[in-house]
Order: sequence, then structure tokens, then C-alpha cells
Amino acid sequence: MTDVSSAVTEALPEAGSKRRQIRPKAERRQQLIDATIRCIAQHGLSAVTMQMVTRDAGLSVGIANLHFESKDNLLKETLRFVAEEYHGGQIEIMEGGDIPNLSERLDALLDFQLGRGVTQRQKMSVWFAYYGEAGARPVYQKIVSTVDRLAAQKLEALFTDIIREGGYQGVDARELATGYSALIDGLHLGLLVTPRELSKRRARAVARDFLRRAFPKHIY
Amino acid sequence: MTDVSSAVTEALPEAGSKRRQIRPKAERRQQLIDATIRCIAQHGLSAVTMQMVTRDAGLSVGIANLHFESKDNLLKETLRFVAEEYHGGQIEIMEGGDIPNLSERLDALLDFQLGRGVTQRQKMSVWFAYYGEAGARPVYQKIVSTVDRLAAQKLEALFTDIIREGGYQGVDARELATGYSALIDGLHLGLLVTPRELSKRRARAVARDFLRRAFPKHIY
DNA sequence: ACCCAGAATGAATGAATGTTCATTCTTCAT
DNA sequence: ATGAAGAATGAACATTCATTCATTCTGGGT
Repeated sequence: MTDVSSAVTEALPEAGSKRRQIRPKAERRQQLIDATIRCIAQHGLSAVTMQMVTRDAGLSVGIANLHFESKDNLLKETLRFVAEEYHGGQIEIMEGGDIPNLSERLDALLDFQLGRGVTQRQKMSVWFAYYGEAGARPVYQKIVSTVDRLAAQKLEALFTDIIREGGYQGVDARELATGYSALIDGLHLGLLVTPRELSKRRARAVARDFLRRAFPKHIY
Repeated sequence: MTDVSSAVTEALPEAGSKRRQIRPKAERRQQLIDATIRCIAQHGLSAVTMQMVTRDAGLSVGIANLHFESKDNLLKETLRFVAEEYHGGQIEIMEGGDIPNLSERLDALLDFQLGRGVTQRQKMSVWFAYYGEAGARPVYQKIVSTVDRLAAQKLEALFTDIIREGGYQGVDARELATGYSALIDGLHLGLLVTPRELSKRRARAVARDFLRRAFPKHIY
């Protein structure tokens, strides 16, 4: 499983089917979360309404409060989903059962972080929409920092292994991990806000450059 | 003038003064923009209301639509103000009339970007609140990318000078500038969302590390 | 002292939105 | 075939918010 990220891009297949369908709770929840992601990406978090989300999902307004208690909760669960998807994907790569070679694992991580799945505008929009509100909403901070901490630890561990393998001197794994994470976040931001100035290709080159400067023997 | 950023922190000095005051248009506009910044930082962009802003400014509700045509416009102008303040501060340093020494100029830039003025929670909150909406609002994208482009050029020019002075080999000024900008953005994000994990001190150390790796003769 | 341009006010308005719940419909065990 | 559990619906409700504008007030010019 290389691409962990699910496809939220597709619109609902609905056409003329007016017949009411009954589906298990978990499936409806996911439908609504997917619709929420699409709506945030298209209209911005502050413009998202329940009517908008449920219409996008092809369902009625009441169903949102049936499966999630409130709008607040739906938004919270959507953030949790996106956060776990992103960090889960990273962690899977970094734990590296699939890829024993450290150099290749680094490559795979970079591909995941700046590859197709994650840098879809949709996902990035959602990501930063919540970051924007995080300053005022401790709940969001908590969700993000929880998954973030684990990913940070795994990254530090990976860097530690690489430093040992390469015998690099005067390099602090923790500091480097912080820097690399920040760099990736910043590149995502650039891809979202100024896509004209920063292409995906160039973003990858910049990140690769950072790694090469730190671990010259492991990159290229 | 080292610290370009104005103080938005203070609450209104108003106490028991009920007397209506007439002030020039420009002053009222700034009052409202400052109040908007405080409100966004405290409640989040999506929760900001006109009543909230005008009350914070110690003025009546009608005045917002008198000086700005609409809420949308007030928000737009607030973003423009914050963007220009931040990038203006950077550019002033990078043009470097005050500081001829390149090494010191780099230091000053770093101090500005991760120093008191800019990394106040208020300013960062506003910054990322708009980034979060940028995906869905081309107006915001345009405002940011306009000021961003100029700052990017100045940074690239500064790096070019440093590369020449230091005789550094195999370093591309443009790519490095992109990386450095992204790194700073990412660190700001970390300071905002996970302040527990990332202290301001450590953020500065990480950024300094990045620069030292690129320009070893110019840092320390 | 007087006047008036226009700055400031805030109650009123209408539109939009989150949430509720009585009702309808689907499914499946019997 | 039948009934019941509960999934799904959407009209109705209460609230909140941006915007308007008739009215009040202020300060400088005469």
C-alpha cells in the first residue's frame, strides 16, 4: 500500500436515483466527512454550511445531526480524519517494514509528502483551514499535536539511524527533524497560496536539497 | 527603525468616556483594522462578527460599513495591512541601507522573522487564518502573492550577494531562498499550532542551522 | 455665536444558518 | 406476508448576523 490517501475528488455518482437508501452508520459518516473536505476546499472553512455539505453528499440536512451531534463535531471529526490520514501515511513509511534501505525510505517519505495524494489542493486546503483556526480553538490544537508528536518521533528516529549509518558529524537529529517538518509544511503552504510561484517539481527539489545538505551520502 | 510591527496588543483605553468623538477617516480605519486583528486572533476568522469588531474598537456597528463598504472589504484590507507590514519589514532589512555587512543583515532578518514583533500569536493567527481561506478566495491569494513576490526577489538578491562574497560553490540562490522562506513559514506554523513542542528559541536555532549549513562563513 | 458638512450612532430589517422532530420509508428477522 | 427497529427526510423554528438609514451629534469656519 503505497498511496494511503483516499480519493475524495469524485462527486457523488447520483443521477436520477431518488430512492431513499439505508446504509450503515460508518459509511454515512465517511460520506459526510468526504463531502466536508470537498466543501472546505471549494468554499473555505468559514463558508461551509450544513446544507452545503449534505447537499454535496447527496443526503438530507437532518442526517448530519443524526450521525454527528452537531456541525462543530462534524468539523472536528473531519480534521481528525485528515490529520490521521496524513500522519498515518508518514508513519507507515518511516517505520519502514516495507523498505529496509534507509536511503530509499527517505525517498519514499519525500514522495509521499510532496506527491500526488497529499498535495492535492483539497487536502492542503483543509489542512490549513484548520491551522488558521487553531490559534483560537484548543480542540484543533490538541487533535493536530497528538498525531504530530508521534510522527515527529518517528522522523527523529529515522534521522538518527541515517546519521549513524552515514557517520555524519555535528548533526542533531532532533533539530534536523524539526527543520525538515517545518520545511515541508512551508512548501505545502507555498503550493496552496502561490501555486504560480512554486511548482510541485520545484518544491520537491527544494526539499531534496535540504536533505542532501544534511545527508549527502544518502541522497542521489 | 528596527521593529516595524505596530502594537495591536493593547485594548482600547476607553473607560467611562461616552462622549462621541469625531476623528479623521484614516484613523478610524486603522482602529477597525487593529480591532479585526485582535478578534481574529482571539476567536478565529470564521467566528468574527461585525458587532464583535466594532465593540472591540469601542465604536458603533454602523461605522464599519461607513469606512469600509462591507465586512468582506474590512477583512480584505486587514489582510493587506498585515501582509504589507510583514513583508515591508523584511524588505527594509534586506535592502539593507542600515546594515552594510551581509552577515549582520542575515542576522537582522532572522531576528525580525522569528523575533517578538512578528511571532506574536496575534499576527501569526491572522496570517494563517487567511492562508486557510486562500484556497477558496482568489482575492486573498492575489494580495499575498503580490507582496510575497517582491520579498522573494529581495531575498534571492541577498543570497546571491552572500554566495558571491563567500565564494560558495554548488549553491543556487533561488532554490535556497525558496527553501528558507518555506522553512520560516513552517516554523511560524509550528509556533502557532504546537507551541508546546516548539519554542521560539528552538525555532531560531533551527533556522540558524539551515543558514549555517548553506553559508558556513557567514553564520557564527 | 451660529451654522452645517459629514462623522457617528444603534434600532430595525431581512436573509441565512444550525438544529429539531414528527413523519416516511427501508430492511430483515420471523 | 408482516411487523418492528431504526435510518432518512425536510419543513419549521429560533437564533444570529450583515447591512441599512433616519437621527443625533461634533467641530471648524464664518
